[in-house]
Amino acid sequence: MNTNKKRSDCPLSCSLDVFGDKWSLLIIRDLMFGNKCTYNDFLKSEEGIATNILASRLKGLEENGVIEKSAHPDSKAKILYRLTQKGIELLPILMEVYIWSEKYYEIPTDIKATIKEAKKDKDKFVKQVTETLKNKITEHKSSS
Amino acid sequence: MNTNKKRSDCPLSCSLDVFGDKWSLLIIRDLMFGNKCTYNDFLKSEEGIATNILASRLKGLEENGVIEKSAHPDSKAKILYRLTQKGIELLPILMEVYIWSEKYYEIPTDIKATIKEAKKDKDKFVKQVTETLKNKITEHKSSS
DNA sequence: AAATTTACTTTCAAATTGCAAGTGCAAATA
DNA sequence: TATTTGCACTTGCAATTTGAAAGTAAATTT
Repeated sequence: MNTNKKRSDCPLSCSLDVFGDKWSLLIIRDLMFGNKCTYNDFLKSEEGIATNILASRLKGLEENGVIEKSAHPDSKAKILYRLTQKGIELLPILMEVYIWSEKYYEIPTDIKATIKEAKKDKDKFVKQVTETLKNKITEHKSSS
Repeated sequence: MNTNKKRSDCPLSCSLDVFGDKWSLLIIRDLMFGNKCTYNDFLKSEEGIATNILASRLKGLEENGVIEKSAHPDSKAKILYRLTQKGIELLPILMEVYIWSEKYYEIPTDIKATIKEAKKDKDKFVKQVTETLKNKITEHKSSS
């Protein structure tokens, strides 16, 4: 959110300055698992983010090097958002949140299977998903 | 924060409803690693949380079963806050945030060593710290 | 050429935050 | 024992942020 203001030198605090809000990690989720990559994709997510908030979060995440914009292959009117390497590396954090939540909240069945897989072998899961996400980057880089 | 309002059934979204803000995880951090356990302890943390915000976050975390209050052994005037099992289980999430931040931000030297230890063997680190935190609970339960 | 889509910006009310001061009980000090 | 200090808050209020809705401009479709 804030690019400049830093509350302390604590790395947790610095991290929360980047994604410590109700919305940023949901955008990351959409990029990681939701096959979403445009402004309207994010807008349509079931939590119903407001358009001004979405714009401000995308700006913040970009300023913090977690996501980046690029030309959409299909149309000049569209903008393709994607995770940077730094953004991809948030995956272990998201994974652990999912695993935590599984114990205490009801999990939609489609997500349940993924969590089970992650729990079975965390390293493997992270490697697999990371590969997929990295391929998305190079895939697009090579066609631009 | 909010006990009742739920934005969606997504477990990540539900989790962010519990600790998705700039302050909640800092309180968890203080309880986990900072040897802090009273209201004034949290107030004194270097990020400088406002007293009304602290009160509201403690209330939210308690309502969500992440922390709980108990009598302080030293004085009736003091209240001892501690992590529940659910709160202790946030450790892997915090650990991954620390590991992520290490790659992209400057880390104070005292924390650096802990992160290195965690990275070397995550499971071991989680087990060790979890043990310590659980002992704190039973330690106190048995003396009340 | 007109309507629609896309990625936003603007406006404004409502909610939240942050700062400062205050409250009430417990404990320490004079 | 009277008074001051410590602790865990609450209250009041201005400033910031959020959320809902409407608007804008360029690109695309009809």
